Amino acid sequence: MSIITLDKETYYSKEYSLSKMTTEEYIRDPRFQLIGFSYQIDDGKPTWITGSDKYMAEHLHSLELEKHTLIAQNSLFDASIMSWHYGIHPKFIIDTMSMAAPIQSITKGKSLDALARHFKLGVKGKEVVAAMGKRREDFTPEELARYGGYCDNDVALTYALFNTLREYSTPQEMYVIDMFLRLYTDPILVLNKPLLEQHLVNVVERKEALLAKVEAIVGKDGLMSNPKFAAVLQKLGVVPPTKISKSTGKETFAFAKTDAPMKELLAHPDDRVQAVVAARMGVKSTLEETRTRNFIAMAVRGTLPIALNYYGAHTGRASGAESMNLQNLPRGGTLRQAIEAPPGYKVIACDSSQIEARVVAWLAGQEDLLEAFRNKVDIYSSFASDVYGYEVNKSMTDQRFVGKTAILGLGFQMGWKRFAEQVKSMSGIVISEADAKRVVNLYRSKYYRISELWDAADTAMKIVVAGGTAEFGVGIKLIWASEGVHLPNGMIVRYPGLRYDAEYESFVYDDRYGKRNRIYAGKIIENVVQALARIIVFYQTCKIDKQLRKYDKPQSRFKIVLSVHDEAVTVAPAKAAEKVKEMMVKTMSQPPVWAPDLPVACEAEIGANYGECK
DNA sequence: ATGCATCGCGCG
DNA sequence: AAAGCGCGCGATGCAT
Repeated sequence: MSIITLDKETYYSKEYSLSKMTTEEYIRDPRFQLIGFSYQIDDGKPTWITGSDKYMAEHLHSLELEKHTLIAQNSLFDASIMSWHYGIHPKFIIDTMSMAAPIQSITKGKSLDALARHFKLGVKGKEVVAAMGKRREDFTPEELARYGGYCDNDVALTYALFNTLREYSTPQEMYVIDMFLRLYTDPILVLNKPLLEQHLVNVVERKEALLAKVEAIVGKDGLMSNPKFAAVLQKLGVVPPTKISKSTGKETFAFAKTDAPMKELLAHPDDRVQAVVAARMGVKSTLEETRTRNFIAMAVRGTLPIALNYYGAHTGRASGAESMNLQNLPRGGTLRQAIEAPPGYKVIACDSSQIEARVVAWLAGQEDLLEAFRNKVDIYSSFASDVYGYEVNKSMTDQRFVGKTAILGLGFQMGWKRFAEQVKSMSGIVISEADAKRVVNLYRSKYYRISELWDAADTAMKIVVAGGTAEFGVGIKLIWASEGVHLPNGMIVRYPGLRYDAEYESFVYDDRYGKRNRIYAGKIIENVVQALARIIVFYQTCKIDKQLRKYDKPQSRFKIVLSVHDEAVTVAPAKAAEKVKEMMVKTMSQPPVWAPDLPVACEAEIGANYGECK
């Protein structure tokens, strides 16, 4: 098997370019045109190919990528063209841009230019021909040759970059990258266009009805802007509620729908106030409408390619992309329902249960909590029983919700104020200051090993700041050296520029974008736990993918079709759905080799569409 | 016009 | 001393 490094040059103009539209829109556009491409086999010299569409297509097919590995800088682009325009599906896809993502804070960006300069691999050529607005026919042979030289240089740099980045990645992570790219290059899920069109009508009508009720009071644009909305409230004799901003520490309006004073205004004696507040809440999120419009536009073009940044978060979690974040679709909504399996197939989704709560208990060595998870105890009810002093069961939703919020948040040093606030905003349950403090203290004393884990992380951080190397963790010992916390799969949670900051009166580090970021015990533990949970779920997801791919070729429907943090989604022929579900449950019930005593569990559902799998 | 910071809101 | 965390997108307001 060879490694083929490749780069394509394609037509673009002022309006038709990747800076004006998504990759999917650009590649599926009728204006799309391949101008030429360079490729290099293993350590060989780059070759530039240009000519008629037929000639280039034949040359691409002659590379037999089905048997080889493709490398590109931003393979999302090159591999999608390969798949959507030429029906070529490489055996394995490597993307140097994705490989660079975990070390972005070191390389200061992940463009080919930035990476080549950082690693001193050479210089990315400046564009040698004016290509803007020119189709292939418009170039002179001499211009095309110069274009080829530029493209050859990019290919050589990309291959050198791959060899450099190898030592920062692992085979397992490369599999994850390939799997994520294929969510996009070989899309399987289908959008239900009629359903989306009807939904758009409903959403627009609902919004118009809300606005019609209050237009006389607020005018055309008094709802979205905070200062304007404040003026509207004042006009109605209401003092606009305020709060302290979490990001700036300054006073700001408390106009979010989770802000308690806003909720109270929904029951204001003046009907006009009620209507205005309800309208603001109903209009503030534009997600439903904009996403529906984007889905419809995409449905016209084809199936749903899923764009996820592999390693988008500081902790390695994936993040959304392409104006189409598929990790935050409203639960129980039409958008999820509109994502369907192809005809004759079913969607199967499998969720890892309370993975972070389990990992923090395991990392801390909190044996009683681990034992409860092992025995499949309903841990939310169980902790709520301790809080209330009587037996809480699943039917006691309020008490259980308090237990759930405690189990999911208090392991990361959440305080009593935030706890009470969160419970109230999510469920309406009011907890007194004394009770909130009691719950927090109960958690910290009952699960004292978790509090001790925070202390251990705090100590470790101070040792590292003083120039040393430290370790923390009971379930597994994690080494914290200068660059960050080393994880059992070879990856690192990085804290560049870790130091004490007098102005912030706190320890800080510089995030990916160079911004100062506070860091403290509970947050370190949360970061590390999130990173470990991600490693576990991604490992399980890859294992599911590998088992499915055995049944067909790489471009087949037998593969992972979506991943959302603690969830893996596949499609399977209706007849095989139960079997595939069993395989997924079995796979996601197994802990990784480095945590054999970690009790993991999962839940799976089968449906005709993604919405039915919840 | 364009970039940047902030807020709100959707998810895990 | 104590502090739940991690994202992306759209809208707004302000600076350039």
